[in-house]
Amino acid sequence: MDKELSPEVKQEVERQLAILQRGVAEILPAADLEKKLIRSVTTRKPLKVKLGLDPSAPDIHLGHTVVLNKLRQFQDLGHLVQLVIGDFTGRIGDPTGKSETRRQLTEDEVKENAQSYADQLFLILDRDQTEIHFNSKWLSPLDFTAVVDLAAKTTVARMLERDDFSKRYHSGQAISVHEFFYPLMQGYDSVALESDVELGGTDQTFNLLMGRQLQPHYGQEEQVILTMPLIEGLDGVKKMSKSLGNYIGIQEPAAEIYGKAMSIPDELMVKYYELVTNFPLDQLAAVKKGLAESTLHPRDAKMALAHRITAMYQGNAAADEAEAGFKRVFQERSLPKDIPSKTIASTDLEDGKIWIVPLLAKLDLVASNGDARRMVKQGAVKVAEEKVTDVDARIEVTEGMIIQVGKRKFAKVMMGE
RNA sequence: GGAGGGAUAGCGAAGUGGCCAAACGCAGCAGACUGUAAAUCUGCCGGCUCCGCCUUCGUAGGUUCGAAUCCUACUCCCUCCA
Repeated sequence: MDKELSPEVKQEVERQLAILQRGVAEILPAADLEKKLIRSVTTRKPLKVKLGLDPSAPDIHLGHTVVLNKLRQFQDLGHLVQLVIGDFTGRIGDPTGKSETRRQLTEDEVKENAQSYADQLFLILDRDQTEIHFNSKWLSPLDFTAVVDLAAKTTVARMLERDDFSKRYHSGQAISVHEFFYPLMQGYDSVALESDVELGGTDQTFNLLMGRQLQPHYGQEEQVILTMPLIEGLDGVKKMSKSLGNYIGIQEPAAEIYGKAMSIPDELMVKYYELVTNFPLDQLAAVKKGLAESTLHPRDAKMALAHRITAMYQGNAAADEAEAGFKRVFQERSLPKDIPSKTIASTDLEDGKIWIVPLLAKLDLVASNGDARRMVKQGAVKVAEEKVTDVDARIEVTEGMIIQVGKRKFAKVMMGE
């Protein structure tokens, strides 16, 4: 660091750097971030920190929060966040999705999705330090001349550096020309907004760098790239994503968030602590040590993690309740507090009895009658705390009777007409 | 414009006339165990009125006692050459 700097500035920059470096995968290049921070601190001008969002999938899950938490840290340090809704990009189609022709979103849909995004994002971000932009604003007006001009700023060889492209190229798979435009468009967003920093997952590195490459051509200083690790989903292997169904949505019920968090593999706990919570780093070191030396029970560490995550999005009280429910069901093996009620029509009964197989189906506890048979055969079914293993069993149902399939599915029977 | 390859259950991938409701892997579900919905092990994993029957192997026809497997047309995808 420059020695002409006042100790105050120096100290402040160091403080900010320490916070911003937490959990990041890469800062490209690290020296530039420091340089920008020094300038920001001395001139008291916030950095403009950009994040691009896909307008078609407005359900935020923990995977997204890795990046969002980092943005929040920038805000806490006084910086400005620029969210870019990729409505233009979304209108053209999908870059890698081959067969799935993505339907064009209408203007209204884009607006609606953006609103839904905002509602969720501001659970994490500070509204007052956030700008929302739509990239169609500057991408739509570009004419072909401008596009060619933009395309001339990079080369095919450079494009083929992208892992995805080079793999497909060498294995003889198709790459459509327009796919080259996605990184360019994203890069141009940075030009349009004069971004100082752009965030993204490590899988976005190439696209992020494109902005850095383009900015000097438009007389701007290059943005700094900050990539965050991708977080594995519940299976512990693949990255968390909605389409893989291995995600924890931040708007899910507390019990779901808590339970799902409890189902992550042990090995992932520390990473989750680091990336999806604001757990203090020095305390995290203690947790790590405790786990390594077996002085801390992994289950307890995970429960604390699950509680923390739940509390972040559903509040402390809800987290307490979720935890209590979890203990009740899984540690004490007793019934949960809230069991969904389902109605059984009296016309389905014969002498007050009903065959177990359709009963389970009617209660939505199984996918099909075949599934019901399987569950019964496997000893997964309990009626009023009694295990039922006879597929032909006739059950005498009574109002308020509890039926259970497996460990997690319950229903309370209500009698209807 | 020409040549070739391919479309199989949620996904990936075998099968190329009967032993195919279709191997195997992943995902999913259940049981046991435990430290939790971790890990591990075991089982299940198209539908039904389930020792039997029905509908599935891109779509529509056809050959055959019998087809995911052979033929015809169509649709879609991919590669190579120009």
